[in-house]
Amino acid sequence: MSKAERTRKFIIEQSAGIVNRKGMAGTSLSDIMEATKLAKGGIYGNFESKDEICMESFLYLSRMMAERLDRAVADGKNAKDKFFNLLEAYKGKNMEGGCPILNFGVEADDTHPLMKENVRKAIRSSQKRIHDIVSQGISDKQILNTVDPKNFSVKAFAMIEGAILCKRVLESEEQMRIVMGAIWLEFESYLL
Amino acid sequence: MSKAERTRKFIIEQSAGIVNRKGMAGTSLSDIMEATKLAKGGIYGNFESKDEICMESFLYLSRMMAERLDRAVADGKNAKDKFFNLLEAYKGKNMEGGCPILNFGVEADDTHPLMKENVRKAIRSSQKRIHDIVSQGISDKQILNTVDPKNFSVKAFAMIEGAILCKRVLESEEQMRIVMGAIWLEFESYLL
DNA sequence: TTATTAAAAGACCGAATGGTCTATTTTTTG
DNA sequence: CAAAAAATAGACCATTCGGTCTTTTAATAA
Repeated sequence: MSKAERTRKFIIEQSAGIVNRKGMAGTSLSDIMEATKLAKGGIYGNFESKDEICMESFLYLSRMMAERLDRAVADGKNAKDKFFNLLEAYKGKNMEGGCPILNFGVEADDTHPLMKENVRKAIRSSQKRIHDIVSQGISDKQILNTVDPKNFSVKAFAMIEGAILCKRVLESEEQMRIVMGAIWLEFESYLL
Repeated sequence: MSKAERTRKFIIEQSAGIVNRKGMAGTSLSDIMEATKLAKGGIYGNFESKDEICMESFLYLSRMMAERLDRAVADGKNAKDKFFNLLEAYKGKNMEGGCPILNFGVEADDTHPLMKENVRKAIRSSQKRIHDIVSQGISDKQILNTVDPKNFSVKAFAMIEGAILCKRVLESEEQMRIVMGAIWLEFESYLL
């Protein structure tokens, strides 16, 4: 990995959390300079705009998130375990500033079509993760074949994102627990 | 209503949609000047900062939202009708830029404690609206007394907010319909 | 170790930012 | 309708913004 590649990676790592917390519009270049201890030249030698840093920050954060969730799922040996682990992973502290899908999605939806497209993909793959557990569970005769994986994955994802919003604004885990408990209860009723 | 009061109201009305779409950090004074066709003096004679305009914008938007939802609920004569109307009201086009709770909540959570407190109150009263329908329904023997109103209101609210996020980022009503359908189905199962 | 290349510093730029203040215009009041 | 008061325009301000460019420093290849 060349120096430039390493620096680029370093800048993204240092910036991602800031952009996730303060938003794209709310993050200034001086924030990034301060976080990286780099001067303008060091930044703009590796990125052509602040926007590119924001874009890469989201991709980085959503990749980190996806890796953690995928790992949690992979650790389960059947549908029940996989889904349980997934919910636990969502419940745990995930990233500085909360879920990037929520943060970037809300900011981008009216202002940034390209970012919006990235968030769209992230939503789709988050839902697919749930969908896959359920449909595989059906194939493996672990889950009732009357369950609609699409329906459930969309519903569960919406609940999780809503719960993250409440958790962050209310500064309490209570509602997160309630929501996760409800998802789990429903999932359990699907088990054979 | 004095001239100043009318102008203040006017500024809020013209700004609210913009702040809801572009965010607090993303909205500049020139955006507000353009929308109101007022000069700096006209703005700062009525508000002491951009921040105050943002604050009032949120209060205005959440009040509008609350009024619409409350009206929908009031139009129903029993728990079933009330809740049906509420879901329909959520489904309909609500405001330019989407749900202010979602938009302002996400931006404020890490950056703006005062705004966060306002959003917190808005979340609480949104959940209370659902809670009231259910607990009144139980009192009126329209809903099973085994239903936990707190639990359901938290869950339904999270689903709705999550669905709004998906609707806006995916630019499609499909998932909103799925989620709303699921909430309704669960609610129906509560009916006596 | 030296020559070459790549990366970073930071002075500099114009534009835009949020905000102030006085002059002027518009309302309101007597 | 005139005088007083209130509201608005817009010039002005310092600061910060994102971004460029040349100079200096550091990494790499010979």
